[in-house]
Amino acid sequence: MKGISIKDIAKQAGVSPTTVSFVLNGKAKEKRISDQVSKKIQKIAGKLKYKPNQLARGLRTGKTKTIGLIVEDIANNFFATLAKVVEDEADKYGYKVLYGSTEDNTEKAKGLLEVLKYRQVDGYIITPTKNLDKEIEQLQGAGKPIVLMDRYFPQMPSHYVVVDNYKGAYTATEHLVKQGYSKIAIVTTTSDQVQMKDRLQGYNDALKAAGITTNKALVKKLPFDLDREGFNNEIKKFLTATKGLDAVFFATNYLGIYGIESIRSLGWTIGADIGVVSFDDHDIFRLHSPAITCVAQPLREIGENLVSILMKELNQPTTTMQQVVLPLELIIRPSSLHK
Amino acid sequence: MKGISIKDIAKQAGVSPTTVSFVLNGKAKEKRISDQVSKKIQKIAGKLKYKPNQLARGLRTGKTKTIGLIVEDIANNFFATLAKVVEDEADKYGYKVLYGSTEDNTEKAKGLLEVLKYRQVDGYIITPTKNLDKEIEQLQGAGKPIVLMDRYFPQMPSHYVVVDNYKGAYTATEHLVKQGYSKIAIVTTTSDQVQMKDRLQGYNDALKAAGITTNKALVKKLPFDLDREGFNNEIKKFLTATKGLDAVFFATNYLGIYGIESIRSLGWTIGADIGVVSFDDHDIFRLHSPAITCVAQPLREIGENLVSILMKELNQPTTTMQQVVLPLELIIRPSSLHK
DNA sequence: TAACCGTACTATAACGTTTTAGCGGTTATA
DNA sequence: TATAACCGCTAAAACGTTATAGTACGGTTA
Repeated sequence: MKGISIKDIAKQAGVSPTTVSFVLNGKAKEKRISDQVSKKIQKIAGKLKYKPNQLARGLRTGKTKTIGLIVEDIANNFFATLAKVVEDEADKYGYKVLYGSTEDNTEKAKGLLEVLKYRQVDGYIITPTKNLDKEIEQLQGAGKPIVLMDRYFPQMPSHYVVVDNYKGAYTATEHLVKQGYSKIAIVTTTSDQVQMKDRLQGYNDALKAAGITTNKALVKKLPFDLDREGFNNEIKKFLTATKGLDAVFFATNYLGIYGIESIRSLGWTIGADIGVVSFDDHDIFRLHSPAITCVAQPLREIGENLVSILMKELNQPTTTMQQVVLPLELIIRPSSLHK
Repeated sequence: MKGISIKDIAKQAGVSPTTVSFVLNGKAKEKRISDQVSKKIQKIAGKLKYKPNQLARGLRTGKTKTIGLIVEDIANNFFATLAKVVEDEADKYGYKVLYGSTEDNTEKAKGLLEVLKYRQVDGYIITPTKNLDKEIEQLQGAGKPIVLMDRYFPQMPSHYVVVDNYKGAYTATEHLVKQGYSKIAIVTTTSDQVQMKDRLQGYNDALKAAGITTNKALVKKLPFDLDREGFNNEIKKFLTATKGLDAVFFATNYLGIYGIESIRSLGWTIGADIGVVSFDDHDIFRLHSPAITCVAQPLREIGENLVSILMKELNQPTTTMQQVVLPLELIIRPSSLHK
């Protein structure tokens, strides 16, 4: 049940394995293999449906044509869609993807890096967790191309593709203000990672620019590791505890989803009783009644950038870090229009 | 920048690579390596953080500790969630996952099988496309364990994990009947794969059992490759063309999602004007107002079964095919209650 | 005619591991 | 006293590639 190897072809063609390797790697000209022999080898390889054993090739060349994709949660719509784009794009270059979810847990992330490392992946696309900078730096030091996504470490040089979180949050908040909402809360995560900081900053600055004084009581930070019940309870508690609240900005898509659920179970009317905007788009937001206003990430563009940067680095490593910040799109829907 | 190899350890310990290999593979006793040497090797390996090169190991043993996961669309909630479960479960056995999406396109699926094959994955979890049986049989013949999911080929023996589509559809339809709906349509796919046939059969049989005559005009089959516009247009056309329609059963989650969108754009009230049940659960169904009744698949259970069957076959191949049919759960929500 | 050159290949080593066969020495068995 | 068995370990081959160095041979140059 073994596959066809280069030796089988060599035997049938009456040449050495070396010659076969040269021909099949397109080095026939360079290595002065005659057209005759070259053609013959091609033909036999075709007939036998020869496919090089990637393990052997990887062992010899050190290149596995595999990239490691580390996301927060592959079951999450945002990351799943991204995984699809990455799969598609990588395929164009002949690369395959090994994936893993961190659950935003640094230990899990370290474990994933470790596994991918000794599986010799050529490069990484990583949604980093909190304290992963040391490990990432080490990997970079070892010459492995890494492109970060969704977030990055401001103090550490790296390639990354992110969105303009600050501007997105600013635009979303500004939109609420323009619609006449004035006591606007934000529900975000306890994470102190850059993308969440930027979103909070955008929210704050938009309020200030509108002459609205910011208020710590309107900022709710929730930990990552609650279950559905936990999120709903916390959000309900927060929303009801805050007098005069008339709008809320959810800083991630899952918070938005829990938020909607919470608001509805309170019996409030989205739009009229409380304006709602969420970060990230989602089928749910589009189909909900009323549909939910959001700042959407350009998923395909993110994926394309990630892979293209990685491929560039794989082929000719540079010293300059490629850092892409993509714009977000405010998609206005009824959830923020009925003040 | 090379990693630590068995040779490095051997050198430091003053023994041969063979001895190191024996010790590190837990064969110290069996190969009569002294405790002294054994301990020393362990210690050095630990200190150097030795991790075996999986490529080399794979080349030698023929086992890559990698499984190939072929789904219809990794961006789809159902498959993404499943991918997560598979990742989790496989990890417990030390396996990693290479994934790929077929888009339900047989040619893409064949390509994926090909790639995974020459990447020497040890086993496969596959959501098969229409004419993939030949390729799958061939792979089985080559001794590669394969577990099918979501659907299977009735005429071809194989391991599989599916849900009881017939009963699920039957229960859903029966539920609508009991709620007083009587002119019940089904929107399904043109696919003639077994899972869709079973669902249609369940729908038909439930109607017959209730003494309702079935009617071809109430069955709408849509192709897979429409875009969002296309689905919405087709569904709207169908729903409006059918006089007296009072309920509809959507046979997949994406059809359910498009269905909701279509019904709403027609201005109809879900529940009162038209009862709705969908196959598969989804956050959208839970959060929609009114929330949508559905038959939910036990995702974790499916994933666990898939991986555990695969692992069993990987360790000791049997000749008996393991075929698991899991029950579906009817989750009753307001969309089917207001006749 | 010896030195050199170009052509068309090939032998060999190496990547890091696992596995098989075996080695030199001591001890037990017939 | 010959030999079989055991002990603790190692040499070498193999997995399928690719890269380096080299070879044999005919032709050209000086």
